[in-house]
Amino acid sequence: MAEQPNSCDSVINDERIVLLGLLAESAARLQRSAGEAMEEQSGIPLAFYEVMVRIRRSEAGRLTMSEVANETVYSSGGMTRLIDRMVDAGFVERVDCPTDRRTVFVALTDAGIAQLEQATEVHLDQLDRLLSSRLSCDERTQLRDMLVKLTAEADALA
Amino acid sequence: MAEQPNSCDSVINDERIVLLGLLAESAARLQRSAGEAMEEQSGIPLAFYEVMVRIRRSEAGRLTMSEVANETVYSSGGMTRLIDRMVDAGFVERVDCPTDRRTVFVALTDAGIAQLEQATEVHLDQLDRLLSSRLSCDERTQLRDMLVKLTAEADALA
DNA sequence: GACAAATAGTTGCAGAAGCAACTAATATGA
DNA sequence: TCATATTAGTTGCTTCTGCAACTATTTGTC
Repeated sequence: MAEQPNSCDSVINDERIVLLGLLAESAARLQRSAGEAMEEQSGIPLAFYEVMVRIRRSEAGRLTMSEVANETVYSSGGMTRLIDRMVDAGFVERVDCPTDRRTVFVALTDAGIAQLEQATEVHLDQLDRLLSSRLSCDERTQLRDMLVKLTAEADALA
Repeated sequence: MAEQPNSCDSVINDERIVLLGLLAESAARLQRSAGEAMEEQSGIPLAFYEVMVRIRRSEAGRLTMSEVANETVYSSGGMTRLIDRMVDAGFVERVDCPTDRRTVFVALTDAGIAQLEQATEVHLDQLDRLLSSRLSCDERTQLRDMLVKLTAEADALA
């Protein structure tokens, strides 16, 4: 049983704690909204899309399992299964690495590329409503820069 | 099979898409780091902590199931089970609402309050390493303000 | 060269979360 | 007032995900 309900300067209202909660909340809400829209309009899960984007951005047009997992913050086991599903759906394929037989590359199929392009169009509209309508261009740049710093830190301490 | 590996001005490098990915990534990494530390040092999952914080911050020292679920971006079913576990662990208790027999309040137990306070201490140290070491006080304030705007938007469109 | 250590990925298993169907209670309104 | 719609929460089921154990390959060391 709780008494002394709350006090506004309590330690749980500490700026840092609020910030972490807010970061989690906004990421979750945004992903939920964007994910629902993508699923509806393009028929693919946002998780698929994020993987395809990372591969597409890569120099060689392919990434190793570890690389995709790391970039999208998945465990290796989780990524194995996610890629399984994407292979089943026909969006990506596994490609053996010729120089290291432990490594497996993941590359987009033609269908995957097409899907990615179609989904991106719709996605951008959605993001305009979710991001651009609330944050100015400058703010978005600032936000991005701060998140990059944060992520670098989390990376280093991981 | 992918060709034309990437091009730096491609649409998938659009500022908005990058931003969403970054938001997801930084939230995930931060929660992972902070969650591991909390589990290790305080023995409780970060999800428990987040729920306890919301209840503690509330005016009345208690929230309905819906309120907790909404604030932490859970489904109602998911929250039912999360609270089940927290009740089992002895941190919270369900309290019937006297005026509406459909609603169920969730309140902290004494053990929950103690746990929350202990965990908060350790948590703050961790957050200093994860947040404060990389972002200045001003930046953190800016970040918070932008996330608030974003969340308000996601809310409205949900 | 051979054995130990490290690395890449996959698999079994279990826990956590969402959806949809359900129960129960309250609000609406004809 | 009684039927209907809405709201709050829980439960069954399925999917997703992480952890730990495992296999296979490569690297390092003696």
